[in-house]
Amino acid sequence: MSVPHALLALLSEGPKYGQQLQQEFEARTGEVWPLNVGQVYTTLQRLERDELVEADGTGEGEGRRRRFRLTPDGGRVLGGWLRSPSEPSVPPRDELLIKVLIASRLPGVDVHDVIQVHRRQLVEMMQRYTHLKAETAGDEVSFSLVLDAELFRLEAAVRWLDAAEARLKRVPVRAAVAAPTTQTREVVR
Amino acid sequence: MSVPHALLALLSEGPKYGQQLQQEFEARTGEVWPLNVGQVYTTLQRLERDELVEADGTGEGEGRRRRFRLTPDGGRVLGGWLRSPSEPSVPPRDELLIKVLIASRLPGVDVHDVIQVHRRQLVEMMQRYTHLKAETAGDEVSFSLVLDAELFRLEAAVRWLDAAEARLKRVPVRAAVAAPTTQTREVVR
DNA sequence: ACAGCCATGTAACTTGTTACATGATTTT
DNA sequence: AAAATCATGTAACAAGTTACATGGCTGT
Repeated sequence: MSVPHALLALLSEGPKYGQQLQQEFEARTGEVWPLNVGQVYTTLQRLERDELVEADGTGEGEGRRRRFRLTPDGGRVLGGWLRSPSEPSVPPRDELLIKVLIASRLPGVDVHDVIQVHRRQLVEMMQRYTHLKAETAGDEVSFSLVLDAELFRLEAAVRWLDAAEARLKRVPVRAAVAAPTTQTREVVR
Repeated sequence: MSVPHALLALLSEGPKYGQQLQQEFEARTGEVWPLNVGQVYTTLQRLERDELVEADGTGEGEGRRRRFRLTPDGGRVLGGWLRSPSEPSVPPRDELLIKVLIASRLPGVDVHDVIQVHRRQLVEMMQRYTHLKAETAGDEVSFSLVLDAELFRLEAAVRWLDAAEARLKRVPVRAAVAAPTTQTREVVR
């Protein structure tokens, strides 16, 4: 749900064309996330359908270019996005986590191998980002922020893998048995 | 892409029915991620289409129940998933990161407000998880691992928000100008 | 005029997800 | 036998994403 909201945010500065939106999106996210132009148009269509944006009466000589602007509804949705921390009562699905959890109970699979392979790759990526960070220090704020976020994220993942390894070593997981519980556990109330 | 692979993993232990897959998925992920049964069936359909699983010749008296088993291709894909650290040359889109980056250049929006709102919520969730962890210590390994992962993730996010706040305070971001660069920056080579 | 490029748009497909319909079984 | 429940399956939609088609403009 990031792209639609980001487009709304960009449009809050004034009406813009699709192309422009694409360029600004990439510029402001440190050129790190390529955004296919096609996706901008499909997203705009969906936003238009939901009446969060609308095309302004295109001047005649404009060719087929359509300039979009935020509707009042769009403004409200944008405001909500910026203010709302989007409370997920269920934590997001984390692929690495699921992989380890499932692998840990799989007969014939050594979780520690799985953990080590992933750990190695995470550390390698951390090194790359660290180098990049040293090289481009202060170059562009957005880019630095992206690097920081990525580094923090990777570090957390590595630390988790270590914790997981320790815990799985201590408590060898028994073979899987379909749990008798029917009710899904509520993590957050 | 977690659910399809997880189902392959569960099927690697032997043929199973949809219902069974759903229960085991939830059981092994600490009952934290509810998995709509319907999604199991749609996912199975897609896996069947890709010939990663197949229904075994259902015994007559079985009603309409279909039991699925892994195909050789499915086994290969599963192996790859467990072994492959899935190298993404572009970091995953992070909603919070995008939100802050975009907001930081938006006229009329105070990034610090945005940051604080989100920071507060993250800290609050950390507290909840910490309590939960104390309560259910050692209760079930999967669940503890999920809690750990969540705590590490939240902590990383909070630390990033603080870093971002500091950096944005130091370097007030200039108004957005469409970047002259055409080429998207390659973060990882 | 024509080649090439730029901007727009559309078609197609992926995973995730929910709501609902239908068939089968079990309980009262 | 009727009601409740369980298991399976389908329909429909969201967001993300890419590849391609087409319309319009520009420089030679």
